[in-house]
Amino acid sequence: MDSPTDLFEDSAPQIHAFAPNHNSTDLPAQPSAGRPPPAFRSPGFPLIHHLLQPGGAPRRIGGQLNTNLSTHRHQEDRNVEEDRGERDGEVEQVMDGGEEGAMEGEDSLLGVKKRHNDAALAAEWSQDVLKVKRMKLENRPRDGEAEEGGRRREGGREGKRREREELKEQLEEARERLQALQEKVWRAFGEKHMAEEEKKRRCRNRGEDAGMMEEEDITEGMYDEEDIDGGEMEKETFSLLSVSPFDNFHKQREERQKDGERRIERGRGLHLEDVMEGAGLWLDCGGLVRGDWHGGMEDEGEEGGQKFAQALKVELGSAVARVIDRVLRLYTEMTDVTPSSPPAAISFLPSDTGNDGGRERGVWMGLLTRGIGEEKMRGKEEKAGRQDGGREKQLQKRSNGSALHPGQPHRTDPSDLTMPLAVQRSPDMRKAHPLLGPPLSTHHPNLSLHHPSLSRPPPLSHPPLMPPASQPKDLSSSFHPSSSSSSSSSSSFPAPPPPPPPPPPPPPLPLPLLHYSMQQLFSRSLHHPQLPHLPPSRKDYMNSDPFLEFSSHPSSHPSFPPLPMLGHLDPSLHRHAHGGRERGMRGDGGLRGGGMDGGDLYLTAGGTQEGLSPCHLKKAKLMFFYARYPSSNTLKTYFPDVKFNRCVTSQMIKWFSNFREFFYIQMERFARQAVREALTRDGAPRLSRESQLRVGRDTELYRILNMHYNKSNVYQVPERFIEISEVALREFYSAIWTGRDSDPCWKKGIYKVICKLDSPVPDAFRLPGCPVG
DNA sequence: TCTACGCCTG
DNA sequence: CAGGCGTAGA
Repeated sequence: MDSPTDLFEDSAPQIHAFAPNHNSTDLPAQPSAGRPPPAFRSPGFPLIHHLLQPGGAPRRIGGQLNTNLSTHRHQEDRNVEEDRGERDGEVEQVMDGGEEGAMEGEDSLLGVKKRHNDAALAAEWSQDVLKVKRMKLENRPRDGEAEEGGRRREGGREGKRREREELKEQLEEARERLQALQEKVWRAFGEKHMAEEEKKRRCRNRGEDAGMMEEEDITEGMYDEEDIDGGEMEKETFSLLSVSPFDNFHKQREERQKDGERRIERGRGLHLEDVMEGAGLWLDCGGLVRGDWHGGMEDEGEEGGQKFAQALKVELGSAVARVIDRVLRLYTEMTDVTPSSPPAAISFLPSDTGNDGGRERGVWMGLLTRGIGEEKMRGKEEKAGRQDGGREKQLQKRSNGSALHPGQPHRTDPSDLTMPLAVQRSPDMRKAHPLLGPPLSTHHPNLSLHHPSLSRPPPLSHPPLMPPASQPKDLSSSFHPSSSSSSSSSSSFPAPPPPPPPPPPPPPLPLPLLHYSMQQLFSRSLHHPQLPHLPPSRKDYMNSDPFLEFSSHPSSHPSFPPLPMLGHLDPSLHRHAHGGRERGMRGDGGLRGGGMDGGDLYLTAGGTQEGLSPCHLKKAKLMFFYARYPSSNTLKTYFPDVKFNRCVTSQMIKWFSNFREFFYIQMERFARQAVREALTRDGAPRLSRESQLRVGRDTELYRILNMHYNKSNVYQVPERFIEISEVALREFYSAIWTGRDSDPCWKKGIYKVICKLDSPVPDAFRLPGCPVG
């Protein structure tokens, strides 16, 4: 049982500001800042685009299979056997990946061809590297000689020499710019590539060369784009990065081979010098690449590779995050959703729970959900009505002759309550009060039945429910007159003079807007099957980096950024890079389900997709913020990756039942505590009581709820849910205060009220996967 | 009969 | 969180 201590000892919400300390100068786009970059020329864009390319880049081997598989997965009516067959294929691929020879024989033609290309390219690249190194050794002396010779022989070829020096200067300049750029690209691409190509690490002779070759190829493209091949290469680069990097890779490779040698000398030579012998970054990167792809086969750089992997994640994450953040900001500014955009994300601070801030968020939420929403709301209300009807009958039936007296409109005046409340309750009925009989209208959950002069004895005999340590402080912060749900509340509880806002507890997540977009992407990425060619170890990298995750999206996401989609996203869907948490979340997922796609690993022996993952549970809990009473159809809608059968449906229904149970238990507990305190406080009970009847983000009740339904604290609790919690709290309070809780069915009315307050679940939840991670 | 709910229990 | 149980509605 949840002892109060347990509940309150929860550690503070884990807040991980995601790579906040990077300034924009780190952005890959920076080198081109200042000039209006062509859309696809911005170095930053290709990077991001590349990373975000859904179908992308990542997979050459088995990519097509993944794509098809993923596409299938989105089909709800997908045949299970088909599913199994494809997954079996994946498994086989993974298994075979460990044995090069076997893999060669069993891979698809495409895969073989690609592998061959890889091998050939790898060899070629190795030759290139050697050549470049030789060039470097040779060129430096030659350059020096040339300069000296130039001074000595001032006539002769002076014009050519000057021209050559000019070119050289230009190249140097370009090289400097590109070096920074390449670092970014390499980081991003290398990391992604490392992840995507991890299968290659089993192909020991090829992995390193192929991987580095690809990266080099990218950088070469960028170099060419800048300085060498101009428009032609620009197109190629664009194609490479934006359409499907790896689809174009081999083609590009072939094309480039035509004038390869010259370009290698001019292009690669320059940057490879830096890459290979300049900054340690590249050495580390090489170590990382080798260490990763070769599974630590090579000693050198492995340790550095580990470190580099970490640094890489941070750097890559931050870089991508910043870029996307900026894009999102642009987008949100354009769409006039500013209240919710980054500022809103920042405004998640509890101090924002002040009137305007809270309302703004509420409005924003409303805006976001309204589109989807109103019809669903109607439907939901209809359903709620249905349920209510049933429950109402049940309620009436069971509460017949109970303390519920609907016939007596009862608006208890505090003064009226004073005396009756002082009367002792009937002994057998805990707090039944003869004069408090009629229940308050459920639409007026808040009674003004508390009077400072009230001296009613403690209504309850059960042990105190007060939270041990951090009992809700006297946060008489103003109660927000809320829209629909709590309007009645506000009327009954005149807002006390706004006191100094209490010290804001740690913000749920002062994260950039980016993160919830990332969440979406991540969640979508979770939907696609576990990449067959990726060994489990990959998850260690992927788990904490959604960008990496979605960078490997199959083509099921035809475009990125899915900006049009963002309008449907819950602004509160923000996620912070919480390393390892994903692992926990998907964790059992890692063993059973690999995350949200229950279809991945939640397979029975027969290969059918069954069962609910911890991530589904998490998602369900977040859904509870919106829908306390979701219908099974609703659940099916919002869990498209779950194959519903009776068992699964019942389980999920049961989940929500448990959620409600917890919710109501907490409401009752705090309501009783408030009642108790209202009775025991002589001084200014009204203020304290009212303050306890709110569920601000700075209250203990909120913290408990958040901890239960949003344990990782990566989701911004909707304002609406807070309002509903307040409604419930006040309902409980009034029921307890009025003694209605003596009736065995006294909660039914409260359930009815809460049941009607379900909101549409944001469309973000329609995506497979957990919006939080 | 099926489904869903709530309560209780472990 | 799940199982068992009783209840209620369709």
